[in-house]
Amino acid sequence: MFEPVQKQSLSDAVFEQLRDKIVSGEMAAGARLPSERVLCEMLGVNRGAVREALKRLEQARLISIQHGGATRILAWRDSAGLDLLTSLLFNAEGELDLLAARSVVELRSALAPDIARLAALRGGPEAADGLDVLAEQMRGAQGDLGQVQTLALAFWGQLAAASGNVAYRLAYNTLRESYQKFQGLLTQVLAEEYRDVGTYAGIAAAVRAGDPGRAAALAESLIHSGAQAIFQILEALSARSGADSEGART
Amino acid sequence: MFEPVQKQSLSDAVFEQLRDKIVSGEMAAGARLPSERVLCEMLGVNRGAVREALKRLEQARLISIQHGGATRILAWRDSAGLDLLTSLLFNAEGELDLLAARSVVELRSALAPDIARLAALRGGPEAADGLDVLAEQMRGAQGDLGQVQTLALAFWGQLAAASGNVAYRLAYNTLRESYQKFQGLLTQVLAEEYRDVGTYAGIAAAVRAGDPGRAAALAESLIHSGAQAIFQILEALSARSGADSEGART
DNA sequence: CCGATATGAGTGGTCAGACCAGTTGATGAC
DNA sequence: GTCATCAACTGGTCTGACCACTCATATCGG
Repeated sequence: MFEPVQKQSLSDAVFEQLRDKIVSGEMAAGARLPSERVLCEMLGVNRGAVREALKRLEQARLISIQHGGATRILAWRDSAGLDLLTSLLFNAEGELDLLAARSVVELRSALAPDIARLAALRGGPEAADGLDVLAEQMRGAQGDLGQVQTLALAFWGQLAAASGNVAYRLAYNTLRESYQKFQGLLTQVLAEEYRDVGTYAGIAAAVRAGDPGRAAALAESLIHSGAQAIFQILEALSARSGADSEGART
Repeated sequence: MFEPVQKQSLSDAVFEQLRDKIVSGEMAAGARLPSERVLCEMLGVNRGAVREALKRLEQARLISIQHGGATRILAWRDSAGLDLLTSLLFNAEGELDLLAARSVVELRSALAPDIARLAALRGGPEAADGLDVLAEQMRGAQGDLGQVQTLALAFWGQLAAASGNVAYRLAYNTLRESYQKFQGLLTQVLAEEYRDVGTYAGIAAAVRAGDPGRAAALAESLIHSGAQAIFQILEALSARSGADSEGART
């Protein structure tokens, strides 16, 4: 019922505040940030906290720092990496960014078939064993949708690991985090996808059989239905928010 | 001729050193890092520098920091995001990680068709205008392979922007950085792909026509040949290094 | 008058040492 | 044996100083 609100450090707070101001466009690309000492005073924290935050913003490629020179805001759409995606889903006010959410779903749709394909190509029987276990557990947890959802994420995680492709594993980690951020909104929507235990078992079988084509096709069909359901919801929300205000832009 | 070796700050050096030790497996997942004060002494730097580096490692999800408790190394394959990919291409000794390189190429192959598809779906004539200009410039720079390569990257960047999908844009930024890290090795290999200006122009035309299927098909064929060429080279290198030593593992 | 050069204010980078806040495990009382 | 207590250790915050670098300005020599 009660969520364990995890306290954050000062530098975390500074980081998030500046990050939100940058991704929202409140601070435009090319503009120069106040100096560290000024920033300290404005935020009421010591310089170390500000520096930690700035270093992290630089790592995320949201700003560029130059010794002795200015610290400037970058055009993050052209410089930031995929790790930023999670931060784009909800703005500072906690509202869902529909375009970002759609992007997450589309990225998943693009990756899932190839992850399954490569897993079937390179996974081998050991990978299939693990997948079989998970598929079986999903069959058992049929009633508990939350439990099934957790197992489904684990299934995709193992599939990505079996693909022998680090990029897919890392991208999947980012996607998983994004999905978990709006997990509550999705549990019902994706019920059908999660209930389709047969297809999960089928993918596991295709991996065991070393049949890349079949694994990819099954993964695509599995993802497709859920993606369509989410697209519909997002479009409905988009139409509504479009009437309310000018809507989110990303 | 001479490369502008950019100097790095102390915290950057600390960050990279620890990052390399973690991704190489030298420091195993679950192990606890020395305390900040001990780390300062071992590295011969100030505690602030160490803290900046640790905060960045935490953001990259390579370590987990707990106030008052231990700082532990995470299993980055299951936690880190795609931004780490660039760091995996070359190890601390500067050797290319073949599996990581293959992963980059595969990720590009998986994304490119869908990026083109969505660009055709949502880009509109403005996007087509920009793409046409780039395709035309590529035709003009036919002789200068390096120039063509730069233009090709710009083409994909605009295509990703036109796709209306932030995730693709961000993933493309990461991919671009990775490609640029071993650009020298690729220029010759991808010569064929870069010379195929006709297909680039074809994608631009498909975007103008709003023909997602054709855009995707052209993008796939364009990427396919280059990907195959790289795969062959990587396999050759892999066979050789496999004979030399035990080879890289990722 | 122009261009090269020196200079100083402002910026980020590094440092030292202190204290606050949370965790952990050993110690002791019950 | 169980539980509360506490001391040592960890990360978090703060201060103020100095170093290294950049840049706009002022100055000098031509």
